Amino acid sequence: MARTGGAKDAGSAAWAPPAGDDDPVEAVLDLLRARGGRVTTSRRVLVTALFGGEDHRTAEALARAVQEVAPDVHLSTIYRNLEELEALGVVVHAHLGHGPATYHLASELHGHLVCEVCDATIEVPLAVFAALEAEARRRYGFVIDPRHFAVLGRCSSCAGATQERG
Amino acid sequence: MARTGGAKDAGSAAWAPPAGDDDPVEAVLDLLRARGGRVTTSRRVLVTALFGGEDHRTAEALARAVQEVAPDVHLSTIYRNLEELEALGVVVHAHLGHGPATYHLASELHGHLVCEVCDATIEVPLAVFAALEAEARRRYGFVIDPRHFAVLGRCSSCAGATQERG
DNA sequence: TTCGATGCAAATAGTTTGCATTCTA
DNA sequence: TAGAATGCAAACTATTTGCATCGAA
Repeated sequence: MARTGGAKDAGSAAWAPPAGDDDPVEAVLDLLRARGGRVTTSRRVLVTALFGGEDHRTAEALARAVQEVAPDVHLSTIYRNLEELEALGVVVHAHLGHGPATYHLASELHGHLVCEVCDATIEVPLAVFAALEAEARRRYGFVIDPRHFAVLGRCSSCAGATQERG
Repeated sequence: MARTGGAKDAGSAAWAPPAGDDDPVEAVLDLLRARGGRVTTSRRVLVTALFGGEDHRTAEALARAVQEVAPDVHLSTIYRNLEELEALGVVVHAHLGHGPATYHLASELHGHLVCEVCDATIEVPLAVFAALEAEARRRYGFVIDPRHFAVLGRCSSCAGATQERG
């Protein structure tokens, strides 16, 4: 569990899919059952979608994906299930600037740089934040969690364009 | 693609109150006039409130402050004026985690560390972000703007409490 | 057969917008 | 007196919640 700069886990431990050829979807569903939860169609389809598509999807995008298979699943059910999966440590959500939160598997640890101009999102290893982490800890005893909120700014092309204008 | 709102004027240069004994409120109102804008009661009172009270106030808090002097000023007017003042570079807003945005004078440059547990907000000099800035620029050519979004995490006391639990 | 999960509608929070009216310059 | 700014209501986005019903264990 070596963590960048010795940071501790915030929240519940991040869950990682089992190694080997076990189906990660079933593994998550087992986790749900072990908690006294029930495995419903919407949950099975949502978890499948999470492992299947791209990460950084909003609740709405996930709902659309789920509804291709199970059209009656309501958006509020998606929210409730994402909340449950987050409590289990299977998914995390991140805020990439304004707009809706995005969800991705907790096993994919990274921070985010988001361009304020063109909305480009760069996934960055947590190591990028190591120095900030050390500095915040040294000065304030503050332990940063660089995963939850993106760091905004300007991507290389937009920063260049701005610079020219002075 | 997922364009949330429009990319407005990403911000003129930060405006700083004139040195010397000029009234900074009048200086801002002059700025407004110079733009072809008009100086109304709500604007005068809002700008006065911005220079008078504490920083990091939400639109709602500012509305309450304004309404103590001018009770009829509507919240939507506050939003519209804050937007105008932001375009002029007089104020900036920051998102300190979930919840409403907070506004403060652009002349007060700093970043924010916000505790996810107890909501404590630490104003930090931008120097704290220097290493992250260098790293983001070196690796990705990305120029961070550490003022707009807070960096979340755990303050010293809440981090300590977590650590004990393991 | 129980109680957890769902669908739906409605509530919520924060912010924005349309429009007729008011008031500054 | 032109047109910028306002008050108000309503729309809007993202998310949460109450409640009757449904269905997994």
